[in-house]
Amino acid sequence: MRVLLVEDDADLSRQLKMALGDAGYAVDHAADGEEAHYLGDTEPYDVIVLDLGLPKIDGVSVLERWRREGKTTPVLILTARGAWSDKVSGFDAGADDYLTKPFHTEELLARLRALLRRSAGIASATLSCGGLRLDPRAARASVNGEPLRLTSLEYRLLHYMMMHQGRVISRTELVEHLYDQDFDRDSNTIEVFVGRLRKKIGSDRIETVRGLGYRLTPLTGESEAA
Amino acid sequence: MRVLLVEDDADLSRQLKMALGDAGYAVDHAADGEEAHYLGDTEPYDVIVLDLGLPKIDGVSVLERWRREGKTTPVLILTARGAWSDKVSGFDAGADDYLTKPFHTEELLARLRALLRRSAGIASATLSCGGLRLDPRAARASVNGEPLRLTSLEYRLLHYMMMHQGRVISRTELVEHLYDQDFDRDSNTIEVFVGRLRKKIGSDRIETVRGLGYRLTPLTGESEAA
DNA sequence: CCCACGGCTGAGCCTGATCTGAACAGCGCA
DNA sequence: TGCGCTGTTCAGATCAGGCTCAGCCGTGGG
Repeated sequence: MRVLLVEDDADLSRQLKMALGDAGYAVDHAADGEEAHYLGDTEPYDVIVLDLGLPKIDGVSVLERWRREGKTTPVLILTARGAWSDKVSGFDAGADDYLTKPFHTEELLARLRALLRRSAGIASATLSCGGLRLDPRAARASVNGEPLRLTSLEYRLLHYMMMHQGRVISRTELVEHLYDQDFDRDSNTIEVFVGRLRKKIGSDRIETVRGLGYRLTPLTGESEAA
Repeated sequence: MRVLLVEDDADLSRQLKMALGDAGYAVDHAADGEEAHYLGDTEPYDVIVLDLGLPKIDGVSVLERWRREGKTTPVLILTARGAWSDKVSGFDAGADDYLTKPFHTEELLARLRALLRRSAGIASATLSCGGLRLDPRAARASVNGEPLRLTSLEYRLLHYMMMHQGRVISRTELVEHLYDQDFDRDSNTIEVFVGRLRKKIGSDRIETVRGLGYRLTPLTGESEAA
């Protein structure tokens, strides 16, 4: 999952970036409203953490512009405590959740998880697909009850695919969601990792759609190759 | 485990802080409602001990604010008066337990243990995981019946991990729950202690999840009696 | 049938994360 | 005050995961 962190305070930024990184997110950081707006327009984030007090362009304005432009990425707003009016205008502008500073990282992480879950339209806390199960909280996955031993990237890949099971996902999309900005686009890591993942979860789970990308097949339907 | 102690009486504060410290908690102290609210918002406590008669902001108000903000940390309320009305308003405000002054430290500790247990969704008084057992009352742990000789930090580390067995726990989270406010975040003590703990409980018990943290593996296959 | 294009794979390198042993400092207890 | 135990730091050693590369394979179009 890829997250845009918009926060001007250097200390807090560093701290949050680290925490989000620890939690397995690919994090991009914007320090002012202009940069935030630019990045939000350019890159496909799964969720955005937006501080309201920003240089150049105010956070609420940025959010309003995104929403006017039709962007639906879930946004969690941060603000200094006590600012009631901020809270109201933030929600009015289209925020999905709200967190008052100071807060502790765990709560932020919990709320982000909730947002991501909600935005994917999935209700339960654990994702499942065929015999596959994945519990984001424990960072753990299993096939038919058999626990999987996945590396960090394998896990993130599977996570993303499970959140979008049944849809064809292009290599580009995967790269964009699994890595942060600077990544060598013409590498074949994705292929390599899809391969490794197949080896672990069973090669029939991930279908390759030539020229388009991959699809995690929701059903265990055997009827494919005839 | 980390506890926030909110108490304005200097003597009692000192005494409780010492008792809690002895019991293996990392303790932060707030002397008035404002500080309490701030700390409670900022730091991830496992439990909060809240005196009702406070300067600046009343205890019940602080609690109400926390609950309104969605904080779910278990709170134990202290009050001087045995007054029923206090008790009721305390519970109405979202307290999880209640203790009337004067009380025996023992009772406080017992109630805190109960709160912690409940909040982690654990039923029995002793924690167990594979051949591992830990009894918070006696502050004692064992592997396969063999008693362990743990230092304070080792014990606290194990305790926290057993309360959250099966979940991946990041180094950051461990630091935040084992230490109080001021602690050098980029030290490798955690790694060192995980290492020492492994040496004592068997190295296969704590799994390291690269880039994410550690996990206490819940099952070795056999079921537990108790 | 042949070619070109994607996609797949195994091997191996490199980097950064993790582990470890040893030494040092603080503190309580005798 | 001296001893012993704890927690912390540091500097290598170690190791695993991620990335690249090069070559193979299957497919579809001519």
